[in-house]
Amino acid sequence: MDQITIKDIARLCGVGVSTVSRAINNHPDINEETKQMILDTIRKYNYVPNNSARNLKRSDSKTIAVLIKGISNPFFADMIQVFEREISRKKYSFVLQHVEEDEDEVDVAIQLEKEKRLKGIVFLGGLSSHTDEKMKQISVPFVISTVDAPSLKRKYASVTVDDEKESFRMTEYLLECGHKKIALLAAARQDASIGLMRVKGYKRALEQHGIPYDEGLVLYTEGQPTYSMESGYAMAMRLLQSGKEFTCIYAISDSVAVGACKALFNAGKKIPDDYSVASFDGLPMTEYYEPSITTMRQPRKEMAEATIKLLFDLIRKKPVEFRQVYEAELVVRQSTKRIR
Amino acid sequence: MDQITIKDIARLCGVGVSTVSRAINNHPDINEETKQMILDTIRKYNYVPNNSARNLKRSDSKTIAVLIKGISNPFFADMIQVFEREISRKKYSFVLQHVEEDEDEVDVAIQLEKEKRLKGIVFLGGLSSHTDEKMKQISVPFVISTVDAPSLKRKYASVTVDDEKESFRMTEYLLECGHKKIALLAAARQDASIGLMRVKGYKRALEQHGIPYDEGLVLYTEGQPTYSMESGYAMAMRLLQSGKEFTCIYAISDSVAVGACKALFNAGKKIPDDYSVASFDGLPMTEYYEPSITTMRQPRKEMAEATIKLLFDLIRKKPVEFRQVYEAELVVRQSTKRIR
DNA sequence: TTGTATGCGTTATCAA
DNA sequence: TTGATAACGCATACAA
Repeated sequence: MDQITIKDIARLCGVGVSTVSRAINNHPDINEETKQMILDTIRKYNYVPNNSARNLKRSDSKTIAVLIKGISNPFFADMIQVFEREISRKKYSFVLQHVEEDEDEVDVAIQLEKEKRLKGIVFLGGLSSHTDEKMKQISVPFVISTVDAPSLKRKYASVTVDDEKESFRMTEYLLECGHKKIALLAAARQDASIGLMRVKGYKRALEQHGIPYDEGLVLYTEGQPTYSMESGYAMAMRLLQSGKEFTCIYAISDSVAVGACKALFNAGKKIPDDYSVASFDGLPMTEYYEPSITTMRQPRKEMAEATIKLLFDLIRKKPVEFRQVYEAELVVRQSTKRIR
Repeated sequence: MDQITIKDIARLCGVGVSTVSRAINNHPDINEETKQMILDTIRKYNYVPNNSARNLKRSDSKTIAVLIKGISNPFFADMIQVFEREISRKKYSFVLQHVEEDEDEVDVAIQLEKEKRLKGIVFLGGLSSHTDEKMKQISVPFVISTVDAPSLKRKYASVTVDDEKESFRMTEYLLECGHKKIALLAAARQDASIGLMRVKGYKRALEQHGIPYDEGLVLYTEGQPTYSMESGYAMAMRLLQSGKEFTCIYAISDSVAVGACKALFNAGKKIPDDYSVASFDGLPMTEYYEPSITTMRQPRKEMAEATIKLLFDLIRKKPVEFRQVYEAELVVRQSTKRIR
């Protein structure tokens, strides 16, 4: 007998399947003794209920799915823990669903919603392009966390920082330090999501401070994965080799900054004496790097908590602030200094 | 109509459900025209088959699950990609299942196996304690990847490095550099898995080189998460404050080393001039840190490939080498130097 | 408090 | 090439 089912247990216990079901699901209307007896034989025979059958039968389920594109992105690391904690605190179960690079997260959401009878969905990462028509097929509440794509603006519930504004602030800080030639190490050229927003903030700050925008100082990822140390290293190398003058590097993300720092070091440069370096996101590694890196810290844990709170408010049909924008924190550290 | 089912599609098309099923599943015995017609209405009505029902009905399924404990561990980042690629290359589908910290991965495996009719399982991380009896309940082939717990030895299919041996090699290298007082920043004191193995290798190397083992030079994580930068920082601080003499720090993992480096820097020390620092695993960050960190690189991608190959050989009942041990590579970088 | 019977949405068998 | 129909394993309404 390969698969042991609820029927087998019922037979072994000499009871009906519904009684076994009651024992499994902690129903109140069951005799305590028979319940124990059933639970014992279940343990004895290592019976494990088939989840597909349960999901199929059940109409509700109290489970929340978190869909992540780029699951090994360190940015998500501590957020996942918060999701896990907050969701189980609400007595819901938590499904972490990895979305492959070439997969459409909305398709995954639609499928998973039916399969697991989800009560709510969190989207983390990805989701830069999508059609409204598809989004409409998701029939449970969902929250977009941490992704600030302009196309999503004001349409769906979300918890983000204002990437454009915070990037503006960072650039402004660097300008106030006296830097006039700030190289920007960006994401891919065709990026339409946070990568683009951060570039925009950079440009606007330059403009507002009367610094002409110099295309030669803006580098885009070519070949390497975006937001990687590898890519930061390569871009900084290209920058150095271009002969372009600059006094500061502003990297679009922390990993990129780390890669860029290493390129500078390998070229015999000092940070911040020869060049200042700043970045965006505020991952732990920026604190432990030497020199520690000035960065724009996103309040990841608070945002994760707010995401879950927003999602549950949506589920419970409470009035909500649909689009929540958090402030990032400019963390000034050793990698930047005033010049002139 | 909330949930649209295969019956609805059948009715809409004026055909039987089995014909719709045939269209969905690319069965050969169906008229091409009716198939197209069905597919069109499916698209039109955004019908998505319910996976729970499919899983319930199907007996086979060609899917492999990878169970990960500690999904945001950077060690797994590129391995996940390899799993994804290799599994889909074999025309199997890939399920990445996150296992929560306090969850038993074997329980998860047993459940998932039934739910999704798995063909095979990969265990990544965790799995340090378990009972044979439970493992026996897993009735499909599985491979333990990257975890080298002594209790698992020679029992189950696995792909690992020999943590004890490689830790021995690293320690021996440091000894050959002239270091006699090598501080070890370890995992938790009660660790019985790779943490313990690496400590053992360290001890054996000392012994073999006639260096007395000094308990005061071995620090264990207290409070912080193991294998974290935070923990490395705290341990190095404790070490410095203890007043113990040492010339070298050997950290049990790369993150710990990074944390330790920062503690040294904050104390005004130079690396490697004042202290050498070495670590284990060979993550990308060791290459980008300044100074770059000497480490014992595990061939993660090769191991991930080997894991999948082994799993499929098991599935296809080919003769296999049950326990595959890979060599780590000593990568000497800037953080260590010869002394005396 | 318990058991029987029905159906959840599919796939697969079989007969047409 | 098609369509009824019987499972898949479980939860639950209802009867007992």
